[in-house]
Amino acid sequence: MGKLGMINQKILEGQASILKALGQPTRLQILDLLKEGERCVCEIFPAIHQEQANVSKHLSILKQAGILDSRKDGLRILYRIKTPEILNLLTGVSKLLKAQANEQHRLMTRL
Amino acid sequence: MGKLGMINQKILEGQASILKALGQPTRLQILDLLKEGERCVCEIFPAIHQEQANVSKHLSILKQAGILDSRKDGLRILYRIKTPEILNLLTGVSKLLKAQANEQHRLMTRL
DNA sequence: TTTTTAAATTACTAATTATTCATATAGTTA
DNA sequence: TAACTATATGAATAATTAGTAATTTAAAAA
Repeated sequence: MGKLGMINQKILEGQASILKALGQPTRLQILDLLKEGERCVCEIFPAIHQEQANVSKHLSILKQAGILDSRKDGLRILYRIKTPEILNLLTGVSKLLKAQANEQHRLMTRL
Repeated sequence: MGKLGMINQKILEGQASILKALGQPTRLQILDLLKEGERCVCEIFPAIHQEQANVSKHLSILKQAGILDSRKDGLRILYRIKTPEILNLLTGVSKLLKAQANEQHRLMTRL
């Protein structure tokens, strides 16, 4: 593979890793919570009814993908969404989903 | 779980399935090709150096997720990106990736 | 009808993933 | 110091995934 192909592949992998990190229901749930503002693990895991360990791991995946940031506050670690562009992405997906639902409805009602 | 929680979960799963379908390098490569216009499997698999069977499967995943559409043309089946909003999503991810790269560079050069 | 071509499907393997439970780390308070 | 609290990590498991090779389906051309 040529140098340009290599670079292109790296970009594809970078894009994929962001999308992959976002493409998991539990993580989307976490992001939904973090839309409201920063939260510690101790607040997140009861809110979404998941084990603490599981939430910790999902948070580290989101952080690794550059989607979240964290800061220490005493015993707790507060997580927040890194940039507003992340939220734009998610609203984009929401719109797409709505459009799909509308189309399905249109087909079923033979309009 | 209450009725509203159920509905919310369905939405999360729907969003996740779109993002998950997009979050795979080979599928992003396919979408990159389809940006140019509709293509048959026979054109796609040599262009991205993948087996025919593998490409067929990725196409069916993308179609299932509502990202692609297809039409029959003789022996061939032509695939295309269903809506322009899909491409907006991908450019959104690209921008995010660039922003991340810039930030990394900024940190490394201690600016 | 037989042969050829394009695409999908099946069976299989290796790798990755989400989840849970138990434990380790590190900061806080008594 | 000892006890407590919040988070992260490791080991184990079940489920899902991408990819390959071989086969099947379906349309077209000979």
